[in-house]
Order: sequence, then structure tokens, then C-alpha cells
Amino acid sequence: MIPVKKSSLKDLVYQQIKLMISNKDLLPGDKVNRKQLAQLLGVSQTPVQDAIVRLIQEGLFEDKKSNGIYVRVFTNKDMQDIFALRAGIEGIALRLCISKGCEEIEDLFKLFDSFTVPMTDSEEIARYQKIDRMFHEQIITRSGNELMKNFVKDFSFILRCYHKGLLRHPNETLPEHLAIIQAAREKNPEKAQNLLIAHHMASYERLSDL
Amino acid sequence: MIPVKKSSLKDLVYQQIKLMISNKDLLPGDKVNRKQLAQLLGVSQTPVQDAIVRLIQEGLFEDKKSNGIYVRVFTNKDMQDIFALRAGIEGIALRLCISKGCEEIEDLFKLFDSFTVPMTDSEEIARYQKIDRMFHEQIITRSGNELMKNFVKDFSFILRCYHKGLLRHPNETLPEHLAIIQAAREKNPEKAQNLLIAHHMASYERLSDL
DNA sequence: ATAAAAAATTTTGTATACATAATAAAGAAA
DNA sequence: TTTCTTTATTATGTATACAAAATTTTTTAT
Repeated sequence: MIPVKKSSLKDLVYQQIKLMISNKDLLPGDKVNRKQLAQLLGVSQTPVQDAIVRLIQEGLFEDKKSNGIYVRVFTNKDMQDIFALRAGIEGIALRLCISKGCEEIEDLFKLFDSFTVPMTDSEEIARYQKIDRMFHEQIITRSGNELMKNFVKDFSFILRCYHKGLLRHPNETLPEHLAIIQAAREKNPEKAQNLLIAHHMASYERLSDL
Repeated sequence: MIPVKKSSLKDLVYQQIKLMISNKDLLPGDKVNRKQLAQLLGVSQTPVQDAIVRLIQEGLFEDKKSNGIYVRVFTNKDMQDIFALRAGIEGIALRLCISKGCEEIEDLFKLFDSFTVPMTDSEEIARYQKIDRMFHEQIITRSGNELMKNFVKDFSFILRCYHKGLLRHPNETLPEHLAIIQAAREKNPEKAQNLLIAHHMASYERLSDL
């Protein structure tokens, strides 16, 4: 028997609220109102309460105790913190990928073959960005560390919602990607890890300038 | 005015349940019963429900959807995943500490001066263990990355509850700690980071043997 | 006695009610 | 007007009610 998980209201409400966040219907600093949300979504306050608790735990909402619940405002420092955290996690993930000799990752690497610097065509840059994102996601996924996936999922959402545009031009990042890939092909986990971390930390530093 | 945060019932219940977990009143695999917990704690089911949602989000409970909620069973693989994740996070934290030239960390390092290998006295080993734990905690704390603190707090709790005994003898780990400290004193972030990661990954490997 | 069916109980998801605390609004005094 | 008090409104935390699904127990038939 296949366990069909007919999602419950509370799960739907949770997802719906996250959608409201990514759609900017709920903005950082907004007060979160249980009753109002319940009416808006056409459900009772109970599943909304559940969703709110989850979102607080996830860091998307902030509980100002007696003062109400608010959509969390992420400062520049907060975004930097996320970048650093991701650097550390993705670094170890890549190390694990290489250490366990995961060959299938080669197909990921190949995706970068078709690019060269300098990159000027905006359509090509868009394509590059997509592959860039996929590359980093897949490192986590293929590490085989389930826990990591969950952790990263949460703050990937935050980055997706609150971080507009790219920080560094492909001309700068492509060579870094290629160097990482080469270290991986050489089966040098530590080198690859260090390069990946350096890659992220360069973005981290750039974030200080904003 | 000092904002006195008279903790609400739901927070107390949450903490109380975590205590039940660390006290082994709630064991992995146990079914979690809302009504029963509410009666036990002498509150209504509402704050218990809140706490349960938080604990699911935190990974301590598992929602088997239509099948009920259970105290999560952490497999050996799960514990390994946690170790790897911690390695990555602590590594980047140490790098940040050194990069920002945080001098106060020196007082932490000094705590190791009084130890030498071989270590045989069980009381000394106990003292070492305490300092060991503190060392790793403080790296996170002093990195100045708030997000990290919260992430690590959650899985530190898991390690504390479900991981008994130490994996490797001080005779093996002290030299590693000293090497890490030396790299830090040399203000070499990458080297220190690599050594710290290697230190954790050695424990990670050891965990495979169990 | 064993298997199948039916009935009873428990559990979980959801809704609603309500008191206390917090905020906003209105009115009174300076 | 401005400030202070009082009153009204709303929001949050908590309790309770209840239906549908799941589990357990009991009953019935073989």
C-alpha cells in the first residue's frame, strides 16, 4: 500500500503563508494576525496557529512575546550569516561527495563546459545563473546527508525571497567554479572544499559593501 | 522599562517535554500522545499541540501523518550526518573567528595548556572533556554568527541526549586540538579550519565502526 | 479456536469560546 | 491644543468541543 498523505489543512496553510511571503503579500516587519489570516484563507484559527509556530521555529516569523508576531526583518548582517553558514555546509557536502567517490556528479560538472569568459549575452548569463544555482543545490543533495538538505532548504527559501540579483558577475565566478570542478575531478576533497568555501566567502565579503 | 518575558505555558510545556526527552522519560520510537501529555503536565491540549509542532520542526519528533506522532529514532547514519554538519559549521565559525582577529579567544586556548599526553587519571580526563566541549561551543559563540548559534543549539541537544560516551581518547584528540590552536595563533584561518574539520571527520569515521 | 465483521474507544485535526493583556479611541482636565 | 485617564476594541494564549479516521475490543460466524 502506498501511503497517500492527503495534506492536512495545517500543511496547506503553512505552504500558503510561505507563498504569501515569497509573493511579497507579507512583507518583513508586517504584523502577523492570526484571525485575519484565518479569514483570508477561509479556515479557522487553529491551523493558522500551527503554521505560525512552525514559521517562528523556522526563523521566518519573530515572536515579540507580549508584543505580537511579526514577519522577520533580515538585516544585511543576517544575510551575511546565512551566506557563511551555507559556505560551511556546502563545503563539507562537497567533501563528502568526493570522498565517497560519487561519480554521477560528473554530469553536473559537464554543464559548465559550454561557458567561457567573457560572458556578455544576457540570455547566456541567465542560463548560467540557472546552472549555477543547480550546481550548488546538487552538491547538498548528492552528499547523501539528509539532515543537511532540510537545513539548507530553510535558508535557501530566505535567500530566494529576500536576496535580489546576483552579487558577482559570471566573469568572476566561472573561473572559480571551474577550479572547484577540477579539484573534484582530481579527487582532492580538501582542496575542492577550500575552493568552494573561498568562492562563497568572496560573495560574503561583497555583501559587506552594501 | 525592562521587558519581563513571563514565559507562557506553551514555552514551559515545550521545555518540559525536552526535559522529558533528555531524562529518557520519552524514548525514541515512543508514540506522542497529546491528551496524555496534557494531563501529565496539568495543562490543556493547546499548549501541548504548540510544543509538538515546534518539536517536529526541530526534528525531535516525527509526524507519520495519519499514523500519529513519534519520538524520532536517530539511526547511526543520522548521528553521522549531524557530526558532518557540525564539522562544516564549526569549521567556518573558526575561520570567521580568526579572520576577524578576535583576540579574546586566546583565553580559551590557554585552557589546554595544562594538559599533556598520555592522560590516564580519570578525573583529569573528565576535566579535559569539559574543556573540550566548551572549546567547541565557544568557537560557534565567538564567531558572532547568531544564526549558527541557533542551528547548532538544536543538534547539540540531540547529541547530548542520544550520544553516550566519548568516541576517541584524549591521547588522540589533544594533539589535534593543539594543532588547531597553533594554526589559530598563526592567524591562518584556512589551515585552522581544515584541521578542525579533519578533527571532527575523524570522529565521523569512527562512528562508522559502531 | 480462528477468522471475519461490527461496535466501541482513542486520537488527531479542526473549530470555537473566552479571559487577560495590549492597543487604540474617546473623553476630561490642564 | 496638549496631556492624562478612562473606556472600548482587538489580539493572543488557553481551554474545550467535536467529527472523521484509526485503533482496539468485542461479538459473531465458521
